[in-house]
Amino acid sequence: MDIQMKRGLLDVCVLAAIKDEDSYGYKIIKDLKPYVELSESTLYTILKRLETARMLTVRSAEHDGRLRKYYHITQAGVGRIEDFKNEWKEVVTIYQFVRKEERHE
Amino acid sequence: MDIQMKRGLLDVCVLAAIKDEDSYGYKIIKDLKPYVELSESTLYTILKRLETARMLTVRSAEHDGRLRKYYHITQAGVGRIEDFKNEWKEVVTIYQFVRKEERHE
DNA sequence: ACGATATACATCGTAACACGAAGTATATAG
DNA sequence: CTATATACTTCGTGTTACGATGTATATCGT
Repeated sequence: MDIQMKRGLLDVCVLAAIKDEDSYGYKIIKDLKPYVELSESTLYTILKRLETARMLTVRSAEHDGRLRKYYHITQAGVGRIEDFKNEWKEVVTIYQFVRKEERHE
Repeated sequence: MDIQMKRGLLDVCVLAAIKDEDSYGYKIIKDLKPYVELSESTLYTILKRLETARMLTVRSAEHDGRLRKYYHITQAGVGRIEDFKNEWKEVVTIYQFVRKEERHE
């Protein structure tokens, strides 16, 4: 997928990935893989950003001797998803505009 | 609309706006206004970029004593629109993923 | 026993991009 | 005669996705 296109989608994808159940970095990447690919550096940047924006909270836990940071969505995070869904209508309108501009003759 | 979301859409919108008929800066902004708002600085940056990428060609013409630069789409530009339409399927899949992650109970 | 692979997180620098601000210049409407 | 619309240009800035690189432990195959 085009890198520019991702910019409007990745934040919400990450939030959606942790919405129903707390998750951690590596798992988020794997869960999202069928839909969108993102590198570790990208994900951790996003997680940091969403934490700063208070859209998620973090809790560290040990698992098999390794550190894991579990991310939990906040109300603001849920709101961000809702905003995206509202914005989606505009995006569809743009898509239809792009389609419509074609001559079908 | 969210600025990040625009990143994946604006180039294609501009190309769609000139696809059926050559157009110029001010007109493009007005034509796109119902779908997406973009400032002059943004548009001219995009036009320059698309010209460099050979997705459109430019021709200057005088109109009422003022200079106008008319933009004409190239085959590469049309191809860019086609790529967008193919990519659209992936975008819809992502949208559905974001929706599906919600509890409906 | 040991190397390869998977898991897991972190940081740095870079390039692309949308935008506000500011500027130049002419035509038209009130 | 002034305000607004038309029309294009340049500069600086903040946001962002990514590759590269680094640290560290667990597990699997031979």
